[in-house]
Amino acid sequence: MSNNQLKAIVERIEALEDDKAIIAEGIKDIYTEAKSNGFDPKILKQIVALRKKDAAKVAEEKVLLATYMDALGMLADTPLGQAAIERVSRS
Amino acid sequence: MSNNQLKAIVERIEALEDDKAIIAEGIKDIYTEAKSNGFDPKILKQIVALRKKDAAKVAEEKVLLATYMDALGMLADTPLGQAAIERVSRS
Amino acid sequence: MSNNQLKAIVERIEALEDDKAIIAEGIKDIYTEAKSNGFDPKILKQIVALRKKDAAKVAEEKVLLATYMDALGMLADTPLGQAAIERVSRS
Amino acid sequence: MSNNQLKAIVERIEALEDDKAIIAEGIKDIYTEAKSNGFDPKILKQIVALRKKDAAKVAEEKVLLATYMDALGMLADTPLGQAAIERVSRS
DNA sequence: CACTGGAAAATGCCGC
DNA sequence: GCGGCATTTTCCAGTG
Repeated sequence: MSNNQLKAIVERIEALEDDKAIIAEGIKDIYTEAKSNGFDPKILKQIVALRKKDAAKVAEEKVLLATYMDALGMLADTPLGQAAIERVSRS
Repeated sequence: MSNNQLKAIVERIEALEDDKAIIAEGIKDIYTEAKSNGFDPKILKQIVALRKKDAAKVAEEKVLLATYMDALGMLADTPLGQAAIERVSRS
Repeated sequence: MSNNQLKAIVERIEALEDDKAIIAEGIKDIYTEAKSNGFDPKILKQIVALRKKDAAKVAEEKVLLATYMDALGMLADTPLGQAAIERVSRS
Repeated sequence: MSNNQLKAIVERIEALEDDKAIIAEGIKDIYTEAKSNGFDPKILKQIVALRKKDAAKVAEEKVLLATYMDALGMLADTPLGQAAIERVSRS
């Protein structure tokens, strides 16, 4: 009967979501531990995000950002401009 | 700074994030399977969300009650305060 | 690409964000002032949040009801379904 | 009496929050409009964020990120990365 | 001055 | 493929 089936579905989902939450907790713990060892969690997150991101897409976004910034006269040879380009790879 | 330490941190995070992604995939699969059995995924999601919300609500009910007790100290016996009291008794 | 167009877009966004920041400042000021008059900002915030939540709840009550009606189509007449019906009448 | 005072406070806050929400809406509209004119909203957001961000902080974060990446061997083989590092050390 | 909680922004998923 | 929505993630002010 559909009743038991529904119950089973909901419970399976909830079990997996619990697992997911536990893992997320674990990730958080690692960041906390890393922080207590002197690593900046924010930067660590940027590293992880960068490694995950597709390289081609990173390059493409860099070009686009550079184009926009150039249009605004922001790019030139300024450290700020360079930082902006780098920033794309982090986003 | 220890390069190896940094490497270990990043890799541990990435491993856990992989696990998390796999579980998320599993959840998605359940919804898909449920759909093929005639259960509307959208409604299922709402049911799951509702149950989670309710669980959280029960857990924090005592906190909420305490807050209201405090608030009533500010409110004196005003209509707003009365409404608050009623709300607590309903939740 | 039109440099002027881009410049205009960015400037319009920044102008609005300034406005938004000013308003946020004003809100903060009210909390500060209230605090100096003996109102606990934390509780005030909770009251405001609660009222907003309630407003949203009223607005979506019909949606929620519809969801439950749909869910009952999946559920047939099961205990879970019955509980759902009761929940709707309580909320 | 404190009742009216509380009511006034809450209502002033809510009024300002409404204003804030309206402005936020306006910002979103601009992004939408810009997108329909061929501007990538994501990049636009990066531009706006960059302009807002304190320049010194940008530089500082950039150095830290470069350091971490270097430790992971991620940076060495990218000319852009090299240029970025050199640029920072000059600035 | 680090921590927690809540607001804001960003991402990803779902439907058309 | 795009827009809207929900979830997740990020940020920031308040607190001890």
